Amino acid sequence: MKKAKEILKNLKLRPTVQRIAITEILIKQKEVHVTAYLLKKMLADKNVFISRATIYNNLNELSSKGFLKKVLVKKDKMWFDTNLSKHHHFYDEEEDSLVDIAEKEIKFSKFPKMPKGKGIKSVDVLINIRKL
Amino acid sequence: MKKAKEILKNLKLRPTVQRIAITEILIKQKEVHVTAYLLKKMLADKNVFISRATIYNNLNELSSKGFLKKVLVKKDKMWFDTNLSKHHHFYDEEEDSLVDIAEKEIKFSKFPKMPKGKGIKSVDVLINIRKL
DNA sequence: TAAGTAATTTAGATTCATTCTAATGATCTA
DNA sequence: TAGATCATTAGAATGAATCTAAATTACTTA
Repeated sequence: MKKAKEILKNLKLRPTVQRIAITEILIKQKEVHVTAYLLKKMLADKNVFISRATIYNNLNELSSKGFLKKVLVKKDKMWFDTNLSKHHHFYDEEEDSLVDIAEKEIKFSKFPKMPKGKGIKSVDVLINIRKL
Repeated sequence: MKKAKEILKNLKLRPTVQRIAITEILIKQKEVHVTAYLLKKMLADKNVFISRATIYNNLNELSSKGFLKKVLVKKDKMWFDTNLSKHHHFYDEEEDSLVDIAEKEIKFSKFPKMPKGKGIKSVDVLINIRKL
């Protein structure tokens, strides 16, 4: 497992105290799905207090540098996902929780023609689930 | 084509002036994608001025009664779609425009196992597109 | 190691879509 | 037509996300 500092160096981001703390939380587990609020809370639980703006700045920066992926499942808030490989999601609205689906778990046998002059940027499959 | 009043009657919604105006705009074309803001503007262009709250109330009401479908493609605003059949979407961020994809245009040859105790509520495929 | 400069963090203000409030007005039922 | 219920409204409130501008920190180079 890469160390936070090393990751930041590779991303050409200065390893500030705040960035290291954020990155450490994100690499602790294999798959992490956080919202800005959740991340702030996780940090606060470890007695690390980082301002809202910094949380957002860094989540956005880490996303644009390709270390996180933005996942939109509900209008209310943006999720950030540490799983960088192409993949899809289950979203459980009752539990407000997100679960990854590996890309190879979904295959298309039929796929629509693109509108004229347009190409694919990305394909997101969202499977909304609920208690049986 | 059904008349607005008739539709509202079927949905058990009182045919107020505002609801009729909104419904009429929505049934004029086969496929309509609107945001609250867009709808308000379309009405204003016809010299029909309806308050923001009423626009939202009705879009939400028509959605919960199954006459519209909410489509979330970007965090900034909710879209409402008059295409009620199950279907998917192309979203062109550069043009901020939405295009329907008939359900039969997409078929899965592999589909993931549900998490334990969960069932499918809906499946949304969003194909983000861009200029070639 | 010090100094300058460029990036980062921050609290608080701001924005924007959406919802809420509670007062007024319209529609319905008997 | 009366009373009850439902709808509409302006404006306030909410909440996620961004912006601002001042203070701090990290980097570079001498």
